[in-house]
Amino acid sequence: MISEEEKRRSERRAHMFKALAHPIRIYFLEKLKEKPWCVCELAEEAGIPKSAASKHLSQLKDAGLVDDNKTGTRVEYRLTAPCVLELSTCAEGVVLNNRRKQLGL
Amino acid sequence: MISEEEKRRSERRAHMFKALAHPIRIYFLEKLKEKPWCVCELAEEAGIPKSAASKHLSQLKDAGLVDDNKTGTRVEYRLTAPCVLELSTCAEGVVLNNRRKQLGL
DNA sequence: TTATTAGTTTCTTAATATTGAAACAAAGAA
DNA sequence: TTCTTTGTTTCAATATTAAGAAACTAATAA
Repeated sequence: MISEEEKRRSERRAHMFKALAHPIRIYFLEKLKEKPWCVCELAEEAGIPKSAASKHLSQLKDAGLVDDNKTGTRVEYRLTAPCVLELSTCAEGVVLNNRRKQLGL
Repeated sequence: MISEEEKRRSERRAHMFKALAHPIRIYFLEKLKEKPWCVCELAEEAGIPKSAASKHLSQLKDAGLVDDNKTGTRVEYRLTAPCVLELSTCAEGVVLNNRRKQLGL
């Protein structure tokens, strides 16, 4: 039977992955690999209202994947977790393998 | 502006992370690191009905993270993506760093 | 002061995911 | 065949997420 400690551990990790479970948020992280961007630039690039962009970014921040830096009215977001790059690469590998398999090896 | 190709790429990756975005599924993957387990064993361990366990496992399979092997009435699931171990380790690192920061440095 | 620009938060609606129970299918065992 | 075990699927109810619009805050420019 699962222990309370294991339960909490799984919840913590799932919470981080939840932050990665949206195409817009993945796209933002990819952009942030290049350099820091502000909310309005990311919103513009993704073609979504800035309110939505702000909410996605705050989810990423809450998960510890990005951090923000305010200068005047402008808020710049930057990548904090270096392993996110590996995560994404691993993800692509899994996805490709899976497609290959589903298309009948 | 985001291209159609980038859009599809983000969607593919997000789909994989969505499979990781649930505590039960994280727990299942952790268990499967040890050795293959069948649906009823995992359901029992997690304390959930087998119908729910089956659905979670099929999501993991759909994402290419696990594979199944039927012998008689028993269906054994096993881990397919080796990098999942790294994913999980990275996740824990991010989570810990984040907690430390949120608790005031 | 009065705009303007950049972000965040709130509100309501719409879309997705998760749940347990029950129905169903398939493989053995009695 | 009939019972039992193991899994999957369907269904209806709930819960969670995401969406855009609008209100609001804060900093700066005119």
